[in-house]
Amino acid sequence: MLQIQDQSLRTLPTAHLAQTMSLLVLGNAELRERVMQEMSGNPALELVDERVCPSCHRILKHNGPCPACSRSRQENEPIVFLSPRESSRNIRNDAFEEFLADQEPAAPENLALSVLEQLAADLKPDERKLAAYILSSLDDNGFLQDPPVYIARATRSAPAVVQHVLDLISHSDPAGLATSGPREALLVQLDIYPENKTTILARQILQDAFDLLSRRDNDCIAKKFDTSVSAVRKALAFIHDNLTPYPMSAYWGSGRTPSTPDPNVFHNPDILITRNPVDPDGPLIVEIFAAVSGWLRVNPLFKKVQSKNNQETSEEWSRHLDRASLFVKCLQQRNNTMRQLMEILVREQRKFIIAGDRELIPITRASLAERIGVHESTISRAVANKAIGLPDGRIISLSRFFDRSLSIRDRIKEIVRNENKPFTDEQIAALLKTEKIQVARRTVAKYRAIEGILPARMRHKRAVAGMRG
DNA sequence: CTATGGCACGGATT
DNA sequence: AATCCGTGCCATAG
Repeated sequence: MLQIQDQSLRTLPTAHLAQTMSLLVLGNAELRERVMQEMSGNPALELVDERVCPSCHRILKHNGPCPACSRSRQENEPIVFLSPRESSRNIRNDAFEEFLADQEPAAPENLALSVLEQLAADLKPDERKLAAYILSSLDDNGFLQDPPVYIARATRSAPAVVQHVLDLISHSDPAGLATSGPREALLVQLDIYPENKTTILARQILQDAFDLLSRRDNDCIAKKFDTSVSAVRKALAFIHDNLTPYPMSAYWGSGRTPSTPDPNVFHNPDILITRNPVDPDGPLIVEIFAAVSGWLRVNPLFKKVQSKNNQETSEEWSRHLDRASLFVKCLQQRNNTMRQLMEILVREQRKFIIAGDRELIPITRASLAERIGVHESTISRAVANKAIGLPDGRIISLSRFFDRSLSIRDRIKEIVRNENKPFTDEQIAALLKTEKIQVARRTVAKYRAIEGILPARMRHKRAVAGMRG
C-alpha cells in the first residue's frame, strides 16, 4: 500500500505534486476556503453526500468506519477513518478547562470567560461544561452557527438542557449572545425591556418583517401590521437606539479590541480522537474531518456530456475536467497522507492520547516520513496548522505530538507540584535520573522557564504554576 | 559558596 | 539552509 502511494506520488506531474503539497499544509478551515473557491469556478466539481470508504472505496450507508474494512482489523487496532463531515465547530479548549477546574480564574479579559463568571452560580456543574462548550463555539460576531440539536448531540446532553443554558447565556450581559443571527439577537435583547406598545410592535416587526426592516420600508411595515407609520418609526427608533444586532461588537465597544488569539487555544479540530464509549479500553476511534461536508468528486454527468460534445465546445470543459480531477486527486492524496500519519501516531502514542502529556514518546517527523515512505517535508506540512481533539476534550496542535521535551516537562511539573520543600534544579535533575530520564541541570532550568515555574528560592509555599509566557 | 540565568556552540531536526 | 534544542561555561545574585 505504501509503495503504491509513493509511486503514484512520484509519477504525478509536478503540478499535481505541487498542489498536493500546497493543500497538505492547510488546516481544514483554510482548506475549506480553497475548496469553495475551486468549486465556484469549476462546474465539473461536485459535492456528494455518499460516504465512500477511503480504503476499499465501497459506498457506505451509515456513519462510522467502513464495516468491511474494520472487520478485518486486528484486535484493539485503532480505527482511523476519513469523515465526510466537517469538524463539529468547536469543542472545548484548555482555557475553559482551567476555568472549569476551579483554578484561580484569570482576569476575564475574555468575553466568554466573563459570561461564564456571570452564570457560574446559576449552573450545575455539567451545565457549566455545556456553557463553556457553547461559548467556545461562537463565531466572530457572537453568534452560534450550529443548531441547538447539534450541540446537544455533540455534547451528549438533552436538548432541553441545551436550550436552558442557551437562554441563560443569551440573556446575560452582552445580551443576544449565542443566538443564531442578528434577528434572534435583537429579539432576545428585547426581552429585557418592559412591554409597551412600542416594544410589542418592535417584536412583531422583528419576528415577521425582518426583511422589510432592513429595507427601511416603513410604509410597507405599517400596512402589514395595520398601524401608523409614526408608530413604526418609533419602534424602529427604539430598536436602533437600544438594541444591537451584533452583541459581540457591542461588548468590545466601538474601538475594536484586537481579539487576542492565544496560540495554545484551538478551535475546529481537523482530527478528532474518541474512545469507544462501550469499550473504553478498546480501539481508539480517529475521525479525520473533511474540509467541507460530503465528498468531492468529478461530476460523472459532466464527464459523460463532455465526451459527447464536439471538440470546440468541449475545450473549455475539458480544461475544467482536468482541473477538477487534479484537484480531487490532490485532496485524496492529502487525505491519504493524513490517514497514514494518524494511523501510526494513534497506534504508538495511545498512552499519550489517553493519559496525557507525560506518556508522549518522542518521535521525529523524519523517522515517521521514512516509515510512511514520503519526504520529511511532507510530514512537516501534514503536521503544520492542524488541530486535533483528544478524547478528554482538549484540542491541541498536532505538532505537539512531536514535542521532544513534553513528557519530561510534565514530570517536572509534577515533581514541583508534589514537593514539600522546593527542589533545586540539580535535585530535580537527580530525581529525573532515578526515573531513567537523563537531563542536565541546565536543561531542567530551561524547562522550568518554559512552564513558567519559578526558581526554587522563589517558591517557598506551594506556588501554582502559572500560564505560559 | 550555591543556585540560576545568559551566551554561545554543535549537533539534530525541519 | 535555517532553525531548534540540549549543554557547558561563566558571571552574578542571594
